[in-house]
Amino acid sequence: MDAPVFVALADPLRRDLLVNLAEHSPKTATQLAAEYPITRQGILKHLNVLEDAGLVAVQQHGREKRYSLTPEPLKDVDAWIKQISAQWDERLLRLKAFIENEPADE
Amino acid sequence: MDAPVFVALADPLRRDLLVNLAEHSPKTATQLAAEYPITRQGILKHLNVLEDAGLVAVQQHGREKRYSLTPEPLKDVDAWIKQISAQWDERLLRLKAFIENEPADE
DNA sequence: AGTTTATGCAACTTAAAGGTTGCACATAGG
DNA sequence: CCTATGTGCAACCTTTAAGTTGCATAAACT
Repeated sequence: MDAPVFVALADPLRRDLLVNLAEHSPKTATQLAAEYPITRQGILKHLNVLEDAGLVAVQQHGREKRYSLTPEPLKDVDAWIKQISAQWDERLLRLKAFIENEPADE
Repeated sequence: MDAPVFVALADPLRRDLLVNLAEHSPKTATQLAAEYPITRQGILKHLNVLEDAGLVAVQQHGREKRYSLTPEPLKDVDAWIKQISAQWDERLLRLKAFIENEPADE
């Protein structure tokens, strides 16, 4: 399972950046820095983490770099959640069946 | 949006613990430590993070503490993903509509 | 040409995360 | 009772993450 997307989502500022970009892509690091209480370099580090996870893509436009949301990797997270949920549900069913067949004694 | 569950999922060992518990709950920290290359105390720290996120529950049994999966908080993650995806999709639709009405010039 | 304004690189500080060790305490079992 | 085994607490080490500052470079604009 692809790790970097989970790491990317762990930080609240990065999640906020994703929501922001979902609504207002594309934006430059400088524009984003103006909206947040941290410096452009700080924003840039977060954007790099997001880019490594494939959650944003960059597009050069003259001298500026515009960042846009690319939400595909979120599917990996969704798939992981579905997998573990399914595993759990199946387990519960087996447990239930077991209990119903074997009238417990403790 | 509930932060601790995102943090909990960021670590690969913690994700592995969840999968493990999905299949083999409940287990004690000592049992788990035997299956992983780290110490019981290390496992315990991860279990505490998972517990803070509401992803595992503990049940005392004599002198031992048994950890079980409680996957409900994963719904929050799922909801967050769905929300941002919906936001993005709607945005794309608006953009598409805009382009189709306004034959571009750059 | 000269001045803005945006990005790029890199060093540095601080705080937190992951993991260890050591020991104290409690309970199960001969 | 005594011993083995499981848990609890806390200090400690090391690495990484988050954020900053400073300066260099490159492209727009007048």
